[in-house]
Amino acid sequence: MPRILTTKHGTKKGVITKKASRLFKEKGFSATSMRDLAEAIGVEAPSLYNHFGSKNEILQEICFRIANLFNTHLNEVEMHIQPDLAKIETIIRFHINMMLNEYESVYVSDHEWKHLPEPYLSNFKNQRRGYRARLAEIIMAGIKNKELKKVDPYVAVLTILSAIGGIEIWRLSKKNTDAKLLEQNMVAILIHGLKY
Amino acid sequence: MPRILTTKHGTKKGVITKKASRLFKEKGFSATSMRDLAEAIGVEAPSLYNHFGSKNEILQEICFRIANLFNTHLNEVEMHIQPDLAKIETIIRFHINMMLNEYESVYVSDHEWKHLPEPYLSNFKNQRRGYRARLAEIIMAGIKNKELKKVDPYVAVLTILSAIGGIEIWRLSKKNTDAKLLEQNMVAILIHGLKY
DNA sequence: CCTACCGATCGGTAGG
DNA sequence: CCTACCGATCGGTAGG
Repeated sequence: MPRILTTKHGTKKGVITKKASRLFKEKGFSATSMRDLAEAIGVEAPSLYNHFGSKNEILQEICFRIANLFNTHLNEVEMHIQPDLAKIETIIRFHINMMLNEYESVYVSDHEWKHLPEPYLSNFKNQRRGYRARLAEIIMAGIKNKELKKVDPYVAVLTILSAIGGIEIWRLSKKNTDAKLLEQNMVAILIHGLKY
Repeated sequence: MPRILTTKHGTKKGVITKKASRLFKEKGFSATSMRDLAEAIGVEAPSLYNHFGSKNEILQEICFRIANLFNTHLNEVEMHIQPDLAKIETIIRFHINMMLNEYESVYVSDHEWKHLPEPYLSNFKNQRRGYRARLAEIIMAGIKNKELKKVDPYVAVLTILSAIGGIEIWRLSKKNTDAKLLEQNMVAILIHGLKY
């Protein structure tokens, strides 16, 4: 049974990547040592090498797992026939929910990918560029339809992705801003900002 | 005798912080060694300690200089009597232009501040929280005036700041998206997204 | 899973 | 500004 996209947190690899996501997000990839990670899990550092060949390999698993989730979702959106504005809204809501449900991994994928070694770095950047180009295509189509106002599609993609990428999950409890309210408000601002 | 040392462009400290901003942005603070920085400047690593007491001190200079520029600008905006929507637009344009003109330093201030040592870390976080609270105040006032649509002010601040913070300056030349177009389009999306 | 350990590199200091 | 150098810590390996 193929399980490529999901990491089961029950497996040892899953435990490691989950702890690594938290540490990489909090301290950054470079400032997190394998000893830090081992201590957080409760083993000695060399034991980690029974599950991953290197520190970089852990980062790869995190970044490409998240990239695959986004790509898979976009495939589904493109398959389903619907107005372009509805596609954009679906994508925006998916991104927001990824931030809410997989915060640490998405954060690492967004901020620490530059530490990937070649050839994974180029692969990741290509996937990222491709993903954004596909979003820009949808926005261009929406502009032609007059569903969206005339803006540079690249600027629109950048605005959407970075606005959502800046969500700081830890503030939710502090400010009593609950998840649904955040989603509703951010969708409102972005969709109203874009629509004709 | 090195002629670069005292040019009109700035002091040696200025040369160091500028090179450090580029390296910290490209490789991250932790992955940049004092030897990397020294080599980029053309000196040996120990020479840097004639100008800064530690690697962290260089990060402090970058982060607090940027924080001061934003705080100073916000003071001016608050002083000047004008509609709340106009205040927000002025602030948005200032943030965009900071990204365009001081990209590397702003990027470092946005992404690498977590590596500041105490007590500077707490100081920085307090300034940041205070700055955002003041933006939220303006937005709340604008909502009361019916200049802005009713959204959670904190979500609005987050959306504005992270959208702008995600600007990737290097794409401008690649995509032939010039600076004025980017500014105009991003302001359009955000202001239309917010206004009543 | 562990202990023992390696070479490389780090931030920083001494001294001139 | 430099050379010489230090103790700490790093990612990773050997071997059981």
